[in-house]
Amino acid sequence: MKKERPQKNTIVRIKDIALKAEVSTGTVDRVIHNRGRVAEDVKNRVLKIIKELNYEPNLMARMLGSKKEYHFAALFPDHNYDAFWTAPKSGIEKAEQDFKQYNVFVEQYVFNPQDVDDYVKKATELTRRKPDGILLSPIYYKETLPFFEKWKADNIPFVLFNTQIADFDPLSYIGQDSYQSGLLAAKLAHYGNPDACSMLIAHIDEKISNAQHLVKKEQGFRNYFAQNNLDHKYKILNVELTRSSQSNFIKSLDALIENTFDLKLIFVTTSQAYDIAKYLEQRHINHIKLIGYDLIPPNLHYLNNGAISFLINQNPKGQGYWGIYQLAEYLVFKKEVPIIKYLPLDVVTKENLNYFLDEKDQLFIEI
Amino acid sequence: MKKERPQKNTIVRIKDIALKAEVSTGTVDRVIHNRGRVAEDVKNRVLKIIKELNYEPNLMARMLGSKKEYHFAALFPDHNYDAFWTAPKSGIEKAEQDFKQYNVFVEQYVFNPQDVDDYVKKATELTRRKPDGILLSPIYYKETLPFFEKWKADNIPFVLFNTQIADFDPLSYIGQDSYQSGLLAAKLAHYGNPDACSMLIAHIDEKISNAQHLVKKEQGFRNYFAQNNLDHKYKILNVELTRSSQSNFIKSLDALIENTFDLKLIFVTTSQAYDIAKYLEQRHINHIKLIGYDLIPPNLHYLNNGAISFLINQNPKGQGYWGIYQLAEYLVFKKEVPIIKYLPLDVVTKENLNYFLDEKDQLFIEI
DNA sequence: AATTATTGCGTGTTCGGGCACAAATTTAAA
DNA sequence: TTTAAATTTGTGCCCGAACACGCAATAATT
Repeated sequence: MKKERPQKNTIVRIKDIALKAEVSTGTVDRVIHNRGRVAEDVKNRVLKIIKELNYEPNLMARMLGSKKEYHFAALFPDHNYDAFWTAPKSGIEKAEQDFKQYNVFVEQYVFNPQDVDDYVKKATELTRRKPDGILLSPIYYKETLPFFEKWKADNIPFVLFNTQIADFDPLSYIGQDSYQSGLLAAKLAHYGNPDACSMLIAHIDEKISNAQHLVKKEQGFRNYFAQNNLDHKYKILNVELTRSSQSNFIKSLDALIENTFDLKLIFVTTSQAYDIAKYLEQRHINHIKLIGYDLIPPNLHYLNNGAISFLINQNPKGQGYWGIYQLAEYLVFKKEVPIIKYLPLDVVTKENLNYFLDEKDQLFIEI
Repeated sequence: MKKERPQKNTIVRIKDIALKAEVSTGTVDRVIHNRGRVAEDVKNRVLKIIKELNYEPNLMARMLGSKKEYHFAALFPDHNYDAFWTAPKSGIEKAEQDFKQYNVFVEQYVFNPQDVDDYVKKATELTRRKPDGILLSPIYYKETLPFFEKWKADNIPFVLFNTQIADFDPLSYIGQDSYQSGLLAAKLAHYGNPDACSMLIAHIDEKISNAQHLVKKEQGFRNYFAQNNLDHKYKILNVELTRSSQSNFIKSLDALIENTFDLKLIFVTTSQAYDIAKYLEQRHINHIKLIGYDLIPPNLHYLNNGAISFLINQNPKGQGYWGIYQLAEYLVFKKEVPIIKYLPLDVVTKENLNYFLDEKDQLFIEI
């Protein structure tokens, strides 16, 4: 003989709903999951009571019995081509680890970032596997659109990170706020150079078509000076450099430095600040300060020896982690997730670098 | 008739262990929880197999049946006396929210930070309630020691945050790295003042005996210049100010500025940078830069109008969150937790401030 | 030798929800 | 009507671990 306490304190169970609605738990279950057929009036009655009692399913119990698996796909550049991607990759893996207990699996699709075809190939492959959710860094605009369409049609949610593509509303965008980071860089540049001088914005091409990023960074940088009525005091130049030919790279820099009066600072909008640092070192120039992006090993070297003053970092590991996190929140826990999520802009110097490195498993998550 | 698949894929259950060890699940359970009586040899056999099979308990299942509740106590200053504590408080509450599903409850004990007796009173009260774990910011050294002893005797783990007290090994320390933050401040100070000048380290007393903090910050600041062979170039002064008397405060500053040649920067080691900012504003002085701590509203005001150049921030919300997190990891999930956990030192300017504010529920957690 | 402890170990129930299947009821067709 | 089919609803087991209970075997006590 079983005795049913009708309301075990404050926690509402399916059984409580069933009791109150005078149906069986099976029926309540069917209502909750929209499965099976339930008479319209019964359905409404149950629905009403669920709302009344403020029922919240017990996740432990739910996960326990059910052997449902969630398969996510992550599409991003191979870190062997660009060390930056080591961090997102490890964030993704950390998230997979954290959600393993909820039967979440993440399949990684990495591509050569310099090869559009490879990108498309990997995206196609991924799509064929019909994952439950997708996290991607869509560095190719045009090529990505058809996939967005397909995924939307298949009702597969996707989260973008690092690179934003408007339209085709993704579940969420995790990312860089490039404009703001330009502003920040300018603030640092200005702070370190109280007196009038010239500054150079250097875009060092990696052949990746993420031009939007770079443009935004430049705008931010320039607008800082404009907004603070400093544009007559500082002369801001910009240049696009390519490293395809070493000698050209050096020659361009030689010319720039030769022809620019009182150049005091170079702001590198890509993660190649180390290239400039190396050049300055070779030329024994030490009166030009450097601000760059991303905590990749060659940059760290020059940050530590003082050639680079600051690196701006937007928690790349966190971006990977968060992407998976958002998918899990949405699909596993049926929660709403923010459409856009900017991670904090970190100012990294030699003095606080330690805290941002991936020693063991440092990671910032925003909740 | 039940059929037991001996190894359901990769997941190891108690049943699998029992099967392999040729005992019942009850015995395995007893071994795992050190409860009840198990023959020595059987125990070893089971233990060995547990290790071999790399058994990890299923948390869902564990939590489901068990109605065990975890009661944590959090002891920290009342945010009405010092706005700084708003952030840790909200981090603690966020963590409570996150762990609610695991039956974790957090009781807050807040005290007047200027009143030792209140501190002791709240600590006593807390102790009487025999919580399962304690998170505290032990701002009074001497008065805390007896409690440590008591808690150790009662086998109640405690986590320190924001203020460190060595000895009596706590479960974990979450914190500020004061020395390092001094170094960082110096780097910023130096970067913004390439030319020789004087700098002032100001300790503004809040009557709280966290002198250790301040000393470490000062050491960090001074050592930066020493390590970089700059101590002949920059003159570093220090002063202890008290705001108890408004007129004295102003007079002291007047005198300092009068008597210090070429003072270009003030580093405020407490969260009262706004006091200096206000003073400088009143005196119409704008050639002295300010670096301070903590994102409290009055500081933010002066950060935004440019009077304060940088605020250093060590994720106070994250500290609260992490404290509870660590207790939960240790007590609920039986994991090992790092003895010491420094949160990243953030350099906050007007330009990246947004990301560090608590809009809705921004929070960084390290995992 | 009979009784009681003590120790060692297995069984069975519980937690809340998912889900397969069975039962009951209604509707449609013959 | 009778019977079959379709729809609606109920029952019971499962998930994995915790834990109470109880049985058996051995040891200790009278």
